Amino acid sequence: VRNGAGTDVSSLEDVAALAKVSTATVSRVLSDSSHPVAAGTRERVLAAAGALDFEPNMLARGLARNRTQTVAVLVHDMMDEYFSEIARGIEDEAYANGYVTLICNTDRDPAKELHYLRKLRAMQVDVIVFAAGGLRDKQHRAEVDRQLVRVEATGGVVVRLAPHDGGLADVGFSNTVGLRLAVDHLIELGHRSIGFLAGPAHLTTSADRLAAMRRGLKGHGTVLQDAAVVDAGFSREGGEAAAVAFVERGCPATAVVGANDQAAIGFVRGLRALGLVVPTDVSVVGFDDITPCRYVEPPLTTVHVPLHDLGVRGLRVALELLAGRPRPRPVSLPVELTVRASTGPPRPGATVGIRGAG
Amino acid sequence: VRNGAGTDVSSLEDVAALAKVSTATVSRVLSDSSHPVAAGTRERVLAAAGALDFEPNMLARGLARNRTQTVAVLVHDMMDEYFSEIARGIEDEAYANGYVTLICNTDRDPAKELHYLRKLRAMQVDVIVFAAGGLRDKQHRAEVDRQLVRVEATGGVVVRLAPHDGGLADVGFSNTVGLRLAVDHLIELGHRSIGFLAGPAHLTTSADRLAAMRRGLKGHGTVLQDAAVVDAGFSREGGEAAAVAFVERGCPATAVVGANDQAAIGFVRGLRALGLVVPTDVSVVGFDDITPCRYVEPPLTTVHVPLHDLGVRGLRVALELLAGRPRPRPVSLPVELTVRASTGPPRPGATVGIRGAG
DNA sequence: ATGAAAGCGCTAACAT
DNA sequence: ATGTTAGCGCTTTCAT
Repeated sequence: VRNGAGTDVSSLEDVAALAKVSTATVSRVLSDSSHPVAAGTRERVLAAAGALDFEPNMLARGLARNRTQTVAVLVHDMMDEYFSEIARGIEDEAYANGYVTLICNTDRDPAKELHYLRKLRAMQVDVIVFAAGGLRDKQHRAEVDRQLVRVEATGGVVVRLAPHDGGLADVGFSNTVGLRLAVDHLIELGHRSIGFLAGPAHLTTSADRLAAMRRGLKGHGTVLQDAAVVDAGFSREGGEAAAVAFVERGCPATAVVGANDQAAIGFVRGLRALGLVVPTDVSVVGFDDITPCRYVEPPLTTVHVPLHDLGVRGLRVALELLAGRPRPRPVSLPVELTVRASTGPPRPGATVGIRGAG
Repeated sequence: VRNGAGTDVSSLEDVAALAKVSTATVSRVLSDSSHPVAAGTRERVLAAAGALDFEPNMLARGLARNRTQTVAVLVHDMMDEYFSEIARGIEDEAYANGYVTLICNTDRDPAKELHYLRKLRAMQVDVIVFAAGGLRDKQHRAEVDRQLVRVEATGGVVVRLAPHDGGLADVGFSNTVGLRLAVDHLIELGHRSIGFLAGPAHLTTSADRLAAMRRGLKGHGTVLQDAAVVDAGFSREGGEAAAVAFVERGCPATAVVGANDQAAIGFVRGLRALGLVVPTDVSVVGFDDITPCRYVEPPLTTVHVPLHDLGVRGLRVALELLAGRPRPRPVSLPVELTVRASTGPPRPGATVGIRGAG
């Protein structure tokens, strides 16, 4: 094939001509089909392909085979370390299997998510993995499902790394045990009033973790005080704002657990900016154990989640499904508490409860 | 088209049948070609497409049009905040233009880079953007070029966001002015012995920044002492190790500039672990201004590089090239010094120079 | 073991 | 303004 640039780009046909065989034969050796090919012929084909630096056109192959060797990851934001680590895990496993990885940032925007879902369907991607839990909007979910049905109808496969309305993650972890670990740790340190940094209301993960937090507290005969839960939106900025709110409310707890690390990190930062010291004045524990936890000051005590592994395992089940095996039952990867320096015993004689706002 | 799952997935032909027009007409309205179509016909086609929730098969379209609406980003590691921010910029602009983004982690491994280049060629991606500078291995570069020639021969476009052997970045920034800014700042604070945390030897960026550092110092009539440059490998771990080496050498400088932020952040952490205080004992400045700089302790003084914008602008030139316009001349985005808390005047009477190893 | 040829779903001449 | 049809490059029956 000669093209505009004046450079030759070879096709199956060129290889066939050079090797003096049919395109069928070339296809058979180059796509390692099970069809028999004489050793000598195979040699010649390989040699010809090598000589031409032939690379099969995946569009053509995809069209013919209905498979594209492509996986897509949907994340809220790839700059969030939670997602970049998961995505990296997926990419590692994809690479190991000859797949290529698409990354789609949805910014939790329903329209953006839908846009990508249509696009991915159009591209015939083999697998779509949802790194995050879903949005809680009922109608949106229905539309998402409609797209997914069509993706699966064309042989695509979808895998989830977080629970979605009712459905479990294919590969996930337990928010319940994670938050129980966090609460246990704080109780053991002597804390009796524990607050929570809530995530964005429209995410299933937020609801999930809030409920898990309540259960964790209930396990110790305590309940989560409304005044002690402050919105932090899963972000650093949200966490910082939460610190202000927390102090304005008179520090209604001696310890606080964040619905995720970003919120916790921002919260610690906000607290310090306000002159409080962590953990002396208030202990803080995060959730997820994203990389920055080790580098902030003080290093954050948090619930460790095997994020990279989540991605690897997630893609692995996708590949199983593509191979035609039945969907394995959901697995839950172990989480554990990583104690660092943001938690400690409450200050002796610390005033507990609301001391009045302002 | 009826398939295994028993679900209908519609094709152009189905839409044509439903709208009672030819596939050509459907194609014309759905791919907004310039070819005229009567308003009424267009309506019917649109209605039919809508009714079937039709989404064109991009493989088929790509095969026919020789364009895939796909861009690929090559990064060393998407978990490195430097790359995730650039990649996010690219994805934003790609999304805005209806393109989809592939992410390829090379881990600076020549084999991996080549693997992806072949794969991307096979997939007929429209654009390949190199987020990082190249590897310095001559033979590897030759092979890379061979692949790129073929990519371009098929209408693909390649854009670089960092200089490569001899070639300028299409969209880049000046390491020279960045490092001059860093040095000027330290000199102004009173430092006279300034060290450097060098990047991995096999990267062009490392050599580039080291040379820029030398120029910066020379501008003040100083030279970079060999004993004051320590390898930090562009990573946090490397930076931490560098701190140990630095102290073992007797702290041969009162201030150190990192070839990148990761190294600088690790270095600060290492110093602190060794009981030194930053900036009192030694000032540290980074390069790039990745997000974590704001969150470490002390917040890092660094050379700000508009990373997200680099990605956006980079993709923009790629799109121009795809549109057939000539390659614009290289642009250099402005960098500036962001002073935070990791730099200060040298301790009065600080011993300057090598005090003996160990 | 090898080859011929009919698609895969779309686009773009080339008619009409 | 609309339709016919020949590809795009590969895979895969079906022959031989």
